[in-house]
Amino acid sequence: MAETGEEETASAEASGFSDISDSELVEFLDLEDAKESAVSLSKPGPSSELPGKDDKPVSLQNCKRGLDVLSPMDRFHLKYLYVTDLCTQDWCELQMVYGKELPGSLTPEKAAVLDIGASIHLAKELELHDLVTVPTTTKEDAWAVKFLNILSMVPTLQSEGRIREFPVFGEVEGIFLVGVIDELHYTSKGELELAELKTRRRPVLPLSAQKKKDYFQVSLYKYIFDAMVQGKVTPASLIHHTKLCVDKPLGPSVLRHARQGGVSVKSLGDLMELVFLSLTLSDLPAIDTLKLEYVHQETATTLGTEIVAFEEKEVKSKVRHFVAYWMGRRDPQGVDVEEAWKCRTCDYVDICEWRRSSGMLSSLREPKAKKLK
DNA sequence: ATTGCTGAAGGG
Repeated sequence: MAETGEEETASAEASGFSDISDSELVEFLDLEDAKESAVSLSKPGPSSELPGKDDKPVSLQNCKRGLDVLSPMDRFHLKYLYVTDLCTQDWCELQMVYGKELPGSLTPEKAAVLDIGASIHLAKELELHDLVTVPTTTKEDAWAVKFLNILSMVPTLQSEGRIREFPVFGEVEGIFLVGVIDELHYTSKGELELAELKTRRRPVLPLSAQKKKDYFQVSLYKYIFDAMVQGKVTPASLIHHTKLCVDKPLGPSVLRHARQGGVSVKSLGDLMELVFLSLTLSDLPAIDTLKLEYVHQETATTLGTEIVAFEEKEVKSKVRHFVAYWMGRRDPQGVDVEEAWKCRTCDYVDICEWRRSSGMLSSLREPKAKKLK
């Protein structure tokens, strides 16, 4: 039966980053001489003739000068981050940065593993509800669909006890985060549990570095979800961070979808108020338990289940450290020497500056530092 | 456009 489980199909490509490859290249080049301030054109050869653009040297120069002072948030034209941005940053900050600068550079092998994981998640979602495609053109439309999803999911959670792919958003330590909770359900004891499924290519439990990242992910979800149901994520804060235009008319397909869902709203502003009321007046509790489940992709065997303790102070200080990079208060860091094994599977190992400087050198000087148990 | 822009997560 067609219980509501909506999802918009935004025409995302048109507004993606694909059309600003020129400036991306400039930004990338600039990374290398970012610390020596006030160099105008330190790369005599290539920079004076970037891909077929000898027509705007002035903007290039402005760009390069500005980059020294622009924060990564500004450089990447971001107003908010995804929860998973901070999680990949937790794995290796520099790898995350390279990933932002050179999008779509995953090896096909990795992409395939991710695709399988995504399809398993999709299959589980479809067990709970159908998907409806709602075409959207503006970001206001896309957010409206997200809000309509919340409006239908909150009562579903309260009546049926289980929902999947619940959108969350809110400010943490000065940065606005957006994410999606894999699953929320009430346990037999009546506790609200967050369940995060992690599928794995090989039938073994993850190393602790991976687990740490997963703990961080679900902890962030709880932090944001709790803030939402406690009324700490206000429409004003949302508007401030996302720069959504609450008065911009919603697209026809979104309006039709809202009407079919029994929601009559004129504007995005109305919708946001409705969401705020739904979140705060539906008797939603804070999340009681955080559960991670590791499952083998091929055989669907459960490899292990972990209950994560929520450590608010640790989560916040970790976010604060990561946000310092995004706000431009510090340079990005690579992994510590003892985690250099991560570089073995990194797509950016050949261009990584970190390996040439600081951390990695000490491992070359001290190769005898083998593990003494 | 002398400018603006975002499905999030996907696994290691």
